[in-house]
Amino acid sequence: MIENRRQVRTDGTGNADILETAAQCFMEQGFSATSIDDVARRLGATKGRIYHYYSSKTDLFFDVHREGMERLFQAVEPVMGIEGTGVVRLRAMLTAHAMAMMANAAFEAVVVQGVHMHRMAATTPDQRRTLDDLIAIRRRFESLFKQVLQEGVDDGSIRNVDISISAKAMLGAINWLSVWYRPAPDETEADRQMLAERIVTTQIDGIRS
Amino acid sequence: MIENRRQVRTDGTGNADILETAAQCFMEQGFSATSIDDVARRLGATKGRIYHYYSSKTDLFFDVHREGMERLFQAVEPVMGIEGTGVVRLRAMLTAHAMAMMANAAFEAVVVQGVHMHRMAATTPDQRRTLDDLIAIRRRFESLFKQVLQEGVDDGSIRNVDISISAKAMLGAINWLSVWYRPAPDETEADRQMLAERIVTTQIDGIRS
DNA sequence: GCAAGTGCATACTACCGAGTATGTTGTGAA
DNA sequence: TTCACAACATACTCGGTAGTATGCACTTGC
Repeated sequence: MIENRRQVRTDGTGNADILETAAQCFMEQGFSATSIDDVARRLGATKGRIYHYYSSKTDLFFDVHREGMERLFQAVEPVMGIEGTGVVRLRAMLTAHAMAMMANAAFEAVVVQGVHMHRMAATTPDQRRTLDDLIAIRRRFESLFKQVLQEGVDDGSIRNVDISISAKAMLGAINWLSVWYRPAPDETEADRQMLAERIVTTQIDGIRS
Repeated sequence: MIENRRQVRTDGTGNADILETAAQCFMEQGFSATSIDDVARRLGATKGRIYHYYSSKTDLFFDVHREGMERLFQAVEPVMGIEGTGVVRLRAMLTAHAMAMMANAAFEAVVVQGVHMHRMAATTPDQRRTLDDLIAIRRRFESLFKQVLQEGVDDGSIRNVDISISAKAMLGAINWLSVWYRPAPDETEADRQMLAERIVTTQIDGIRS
């Protein structure tokens, strides 16, 4: 039964709406301040609909978290393989990451919250496993940047910095977008691109040889 | 009556313990997941003690927030007036900020949460006013950095960057410490200094002329 | 056309947590 | 010594919320 609910995750009927709405609520009010009824009301539905797909509020949150991570990977991984030195590829990855943070503000805000929850007391063993999975995914994401950073150091395009600290600082500067970034009413893709490139340029110039 | 409770804020009897413990709880579990009973239990006391000093959970949170901001100001403002070019002073300020983030991890984690709450629905008009105050204080803190950034651009020690975006990115890289930094068991002041300087150096090198 | 399941809504329960009302004990001033 | 008040503890209330049990229309394979 629970396994069925898990599998429903990626089919695109009412589920995508639930995920999107839940992401909005979690972004605005946080996990524990958001009630299932809040999400349902915003959907124009009732709890029944949500509990039909998700067996608990925590599971719903985790699924939003997972979707947020998937979107980050889909944004960053493709540009990871482009031609160029380490610094060129890293710049492209960071820019893609920043763009994804803005394009999926709600989901990525949940991802940021999820990082905070790493120490959370996940009630059921099943949830604990899911949480550990998410932590591992997050680590893998960070290691993408560390890897290219290292390659940049090796090919001489990046200074000999502390990989781990530099990665955390750069990703921090970008992730911090989820704290202060709010889409302007008449904002275009080009505006976001400009913003992303300015942030990334500062970070890149801090480590380039 | 309420005014009395406000005034008690800075006397140092049991109040400081409440503030410290509350900061710990808010850091670990977040605002809404933390119950007053949680804080009381951790104090080895009961709700009565807390409600004797604070009229609501929100007020307690705001007071922790304010204390966190005060500590940041006390760390950064003194070094703002040192001798040197803009880039030299900015480096000192950022380093002091990073050190304060680590030294007061619990309080600063609450400050970060407070930023998220800017859109919160503060119930009473009194709380709304307090929240607006905190927002203003936060703006003033950010403007300290913007000011020195501008002076650095003017005296030629800093490149001609977008002041607002650069400030947010640099502060973001440092504030992100509250997400991933956890004090190591045998950590010394020197260790933290080393970490702070590495993060700050990357940021400074990104904007220096 | 019917049985079995899907996709919800409705109607509950049980509990937790914020805030309150009311003790109780110490303590300093007069 | 006593009175007033501070500094809590104890014992409640009551609204909100996660989760459940059940009902009900609608579809789909057979």
